[in-house]
Amino acid sequence: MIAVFKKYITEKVTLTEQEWTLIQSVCIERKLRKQQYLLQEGDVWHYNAFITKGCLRRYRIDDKGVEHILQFSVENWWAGDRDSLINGTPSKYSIDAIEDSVVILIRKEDFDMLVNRIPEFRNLVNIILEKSLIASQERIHDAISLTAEEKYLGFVERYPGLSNRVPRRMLASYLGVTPETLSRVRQVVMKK
Amino acid sequence: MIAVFKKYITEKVTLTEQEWTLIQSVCIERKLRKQQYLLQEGDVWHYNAFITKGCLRRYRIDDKGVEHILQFSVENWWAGDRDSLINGTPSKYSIDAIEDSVVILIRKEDFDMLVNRIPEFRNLVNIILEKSLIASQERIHDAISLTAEEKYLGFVERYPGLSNRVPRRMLASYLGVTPETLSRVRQVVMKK
DNA sequence: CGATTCTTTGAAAACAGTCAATCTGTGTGG
DNA sequence: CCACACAGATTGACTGTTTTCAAAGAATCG
Repeated sequence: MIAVFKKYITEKVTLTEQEWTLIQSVCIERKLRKQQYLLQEGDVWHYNAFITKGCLRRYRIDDKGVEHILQFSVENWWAGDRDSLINGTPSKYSIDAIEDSVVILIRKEDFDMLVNRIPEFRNLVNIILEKSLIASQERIHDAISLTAEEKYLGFVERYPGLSNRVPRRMLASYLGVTPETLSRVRQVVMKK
Repeated sequence: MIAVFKKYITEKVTLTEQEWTLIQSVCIERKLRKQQYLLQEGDVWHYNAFITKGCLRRYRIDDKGVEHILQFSVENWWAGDRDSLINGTPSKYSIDAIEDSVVILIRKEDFDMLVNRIPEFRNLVNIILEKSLIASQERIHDAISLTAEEKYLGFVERYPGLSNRVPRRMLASYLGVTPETLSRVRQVVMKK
C-alpha cells in the first residue's frame, strides 16, 4: 500500500530516488479494522498519518456523551491531531476507522527530518497546511451561515463520494445536526 | 508603528540587524479609518497584513445580504485572505477596519523572499499557520457543538478583551446567531 | 442637538432537537 | 442458509430554541 503514498508524493513533487528511499525508510504501515482506534482521547499523538486505503474520522465527545466529528479522512489524505503533536499535550480527539483501512505513519522526529532534508517535501507540507486552513475557513463559514438543508447540500456537493460512504449519523454529527434532522432534510431534498 | 512589528518579531525569533533591515525594507505601513476597506470582495489579495493598531474584520455577505464574520484581527495578529493570495482568485471576503487602525503590508513576492532568505522567519510563519489551523478546528468544534449561550461564553473566555471591543451585532455575526439572540443570551448570562 | 445606527424587547413563526416507536438492513450464530 | 439480534435510519408527536418582524430605547456621530 506504500505505492499509493509514492504515487501521491511523486504526483506532487519531483524527488530523487534517494529522497524517496529516505521517505520510505521512515514510513510505518498499519492496518486498521473498522471501529479500531488510531488515537484515543487523552493520549499524546506522535505521528503524521497518511491514509492509503479506507476512511477515518476524528471526533470529540461532549459532556452529554454526544460525538462531534471534526474530520473525515479517506485515501490520499492526512489524519492526526496537530494540537497534540505540536504541543505534546493529551489529545482532545479520538480517531478511529469507519472502514477497514491502511495508514502510513511517520513519527514526528522523522517527519521533521524529512522536512529539513528535502526542500520539496517541505513545500508540499506547507501547501497541505495552507489548503487545510482554507478548507477550515470554508467550513466555519458554512457552520455559522447555513441552514441544516444547505449544510447537507453543501457537503454532498463538496464531497460527492463521501456522502454515501459514511453512515448518516456520522454525517449528521459532522454537519452539527441530529440524525433525525438530517433524515428529514434528506426527505425534503429528495422531493425536489 | 513599525516598532510594534519589530517587537513582535524579535520576541518570537532572533534576527541579525541585517535581517531586520531586510524585513523592514519591504514593509508598507497603511492607516485605515474606521469602516475603511482593506480588501473588497471580488478583488485579488496580494499581501500579508500585520496589525499594529486597531481591529479588523474579515467577512462575507450572503444572498440575503447578511454579513458573516470569519475573523477579527487586533494588534499583533495577521489579516488577509489566504485563498485569494495563494490561488490568485478574486476574494470571497471583505476586510475592513472596525476601529481606526494601522497595518503593515508585505507584498506576496516580498514575503516569499523573506521566507526563503530568513530561516527563522520561515519557522515563525509556519508556527502561525499551525496555530491558525488549530484555532480553526476549535472554532468548528464550537460551531457544531455548542448552543448560542455556550458559544457566547466560550468567546468571552477565549477572547476576554474582544467581547467588549467589537459591536454586539458583529459578535453575533461571528458566533453565527442573530443580534436578537445574542442580546437575549446575554440577559440570561447576566442574571447568573 | 438631530439623525442614524445599534441594541434591546416582545410576540409569533420557523426551525431544529428530543423522545419514543417503527422500519430497515447487516452480520452472526445456530 | 436461515432466523434472529442489533444497530442504524426513519417517522411522528412534542418541546425548546432560535429566527423573524416590528417597535421602542440607547448610544454614537456629525
